[in-house]
Amino acid sequence: MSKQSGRPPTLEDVAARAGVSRALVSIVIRGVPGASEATRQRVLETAEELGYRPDGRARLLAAGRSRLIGVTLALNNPFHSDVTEGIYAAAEACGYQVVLSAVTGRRAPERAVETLLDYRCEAAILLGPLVARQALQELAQRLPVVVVGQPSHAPAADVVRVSDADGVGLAVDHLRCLGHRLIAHVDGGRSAGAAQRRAAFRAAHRRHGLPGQPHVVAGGPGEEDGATAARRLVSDGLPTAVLAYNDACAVGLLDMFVRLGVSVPRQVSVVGYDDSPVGRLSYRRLTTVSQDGHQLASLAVQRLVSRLAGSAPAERQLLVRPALVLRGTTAEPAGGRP
Amino acid sequence: MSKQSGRPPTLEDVAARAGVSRALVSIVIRGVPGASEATRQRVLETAEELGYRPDGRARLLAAGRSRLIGVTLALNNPFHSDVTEGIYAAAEACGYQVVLSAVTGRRAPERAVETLLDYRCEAAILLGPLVARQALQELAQRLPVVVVGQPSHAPAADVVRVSDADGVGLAVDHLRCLGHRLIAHVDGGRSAGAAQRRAAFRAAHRRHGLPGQPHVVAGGPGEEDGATAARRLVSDGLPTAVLAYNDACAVGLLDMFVRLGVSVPRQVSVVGYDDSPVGRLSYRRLTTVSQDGHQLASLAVQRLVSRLAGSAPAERQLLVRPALVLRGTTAEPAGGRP
DNA sequence: CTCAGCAGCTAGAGCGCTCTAGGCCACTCA
DNA sequence: TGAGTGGCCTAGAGCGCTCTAGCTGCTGAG
Repeated sequence: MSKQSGRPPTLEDVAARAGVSRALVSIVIRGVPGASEATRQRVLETAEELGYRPDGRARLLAAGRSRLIGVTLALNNPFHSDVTEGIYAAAEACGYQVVLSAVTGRRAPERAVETLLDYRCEAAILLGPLVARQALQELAQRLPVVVVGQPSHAPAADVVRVSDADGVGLAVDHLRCLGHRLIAHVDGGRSAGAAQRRAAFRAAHRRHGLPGQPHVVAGGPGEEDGATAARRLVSDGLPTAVLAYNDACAVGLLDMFVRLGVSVPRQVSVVGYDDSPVGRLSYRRLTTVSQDGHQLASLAVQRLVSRLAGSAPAERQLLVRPALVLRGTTAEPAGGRP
Repeated sequence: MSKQSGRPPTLEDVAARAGVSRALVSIVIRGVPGASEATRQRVLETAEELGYRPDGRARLLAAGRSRLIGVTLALNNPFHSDVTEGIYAAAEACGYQVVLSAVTGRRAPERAVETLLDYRCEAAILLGPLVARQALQELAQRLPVVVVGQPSHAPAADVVRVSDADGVGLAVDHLRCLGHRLIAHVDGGRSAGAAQRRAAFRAAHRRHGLPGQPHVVAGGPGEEDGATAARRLVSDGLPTAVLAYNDACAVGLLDMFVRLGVSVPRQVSVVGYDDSPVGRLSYRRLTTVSQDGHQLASLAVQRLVSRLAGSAPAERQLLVRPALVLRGTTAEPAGGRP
């Protein structure tokens, strides 16, 4: 790759130097049939020599399609990172490029989506906080949209997510198996999927015929929320097990329990949700429900690609079965199995 | 914004409907002078009516420049998230767009940089793990590059970062003021900037005339590394204060100390570096050295813009003074001030 | 010998924009 | 009266690609 003095080399430059037409270079670069092996070699060598890289913009513009999949995500969210990594891999395997658009405190989801539209993405995957129902529906009517990891409120959008009923069910079954009967749920408040998990918890509670009303404690999506819930649980009387909305929340619970002198899992078992890195640390070893981000990503991309090809199923929702990852924060309740 | 049946509307469509030329619509949309107020209004209304959005790609292609700033970053890194948020704001204020390219376990920095090149970014900000020295130098010769938050090994690249000497100095001064004399540093191993902070710690140790050799413990950039170091410190004998490589590492120390029954700050004071959200949690209240991500971002963007304008200073390194954020993990040593 | 068939190549028309050069029409001023 | 001025607008040539249509020259069948 030799350094160019001026602007980057174009197809034209390569064509001139190799003594062929622009079109032929294009054919070679794209790797489509229509050139002899000899010419192909020669063109490729010339391109290499000039340090040629196709101009994405021009390419997309000319091709009339962008082969671009847009992704909105919250930075600094382990689950999103995981899914995004999977999207990169899956998209590239299908010949698509990925363009990221971050949602932050100062950058609303609407703004993030607009950026994707400006790039003329052919399809979008939404991970982060969602735009309003109406806007989402409009977006989904323009291009194929998959919402990952949370239910969507727009009928035109696809959804790929882990079944909360299954995930929560798995966790509660596990705790019941160990002998727990006093199980509390620290919920996610108004976070994505929190309502579903809450409902799933109530259903599991009923299904197992546990005593009393399902014990749902106000929580939230962050460590702080978990910590607050832990304080409340300790002062109001501990259950024997707690199922948290997500891993961050569970970690907050865990860390606060430690500080309050509550022993996990001896006095109380804790189960998280997400299988994120913070829970995997050696000194936490959080038992958790795993959502396979790579699998979700790959399914989302597949779904988009088939929508673009017009061959997608009518069913919009794709539910994936989660797995329970058993680690060190669950055990039989203190008094042994009743 | 009315829904289009087919492809998105173009300048041409707006022009036809408004009864003016394409060029004039372009003028209005770009907001440059050259149209009467009346026409401007009419065109704007028509554009709105059709739901017109300029095609970024075509725009950039035609303009001959992209007004694009590329950013490579590690997802799920609080410092990077913070800086990225700042970059969005600063870039948009200067009329630049931002394109993100993630570096992940499966996506090497080289790949991330290539993507930026394909987008024909005019300049790049590198946050994540860096490409090799040679590649970085080549990149920086092609376009203005700013490395944020860590020293770069390529003479052609700009660097914007917090002065490690100042940051570490601030932390050690604070501990000395409280009366600490046995201060250890849990380092970052081979992480970005770790060597600088290590050296700064040794220098501060010398400057304060502290007894013995500077006590540097092998650490790393994550919680796990901090936790491991904590175990070692406890078994080898505690200092009265520890300065960690970064907040994640400090949090690992903190959480392991709690689990080992070591009281912070009563038995040992802990200082972090980065001021990331995990340290701000109410039950940790980590004293830390703050790198103002937004400020770094804004300086980086400014530097790029002036490089592009050909008016940048010859000095490539821009050192920012950090601040010490006093919270709850530092106090006088157990025996009081000696 | 003719002619279809085909591999290998090229010309040229876009894709949706920007931007330069220039046209047209008051209006002003010598 | 006519040249000059300035505001508003348009034509048209790209930007770097892709892609269709068509043009070669070489086979091999009829």
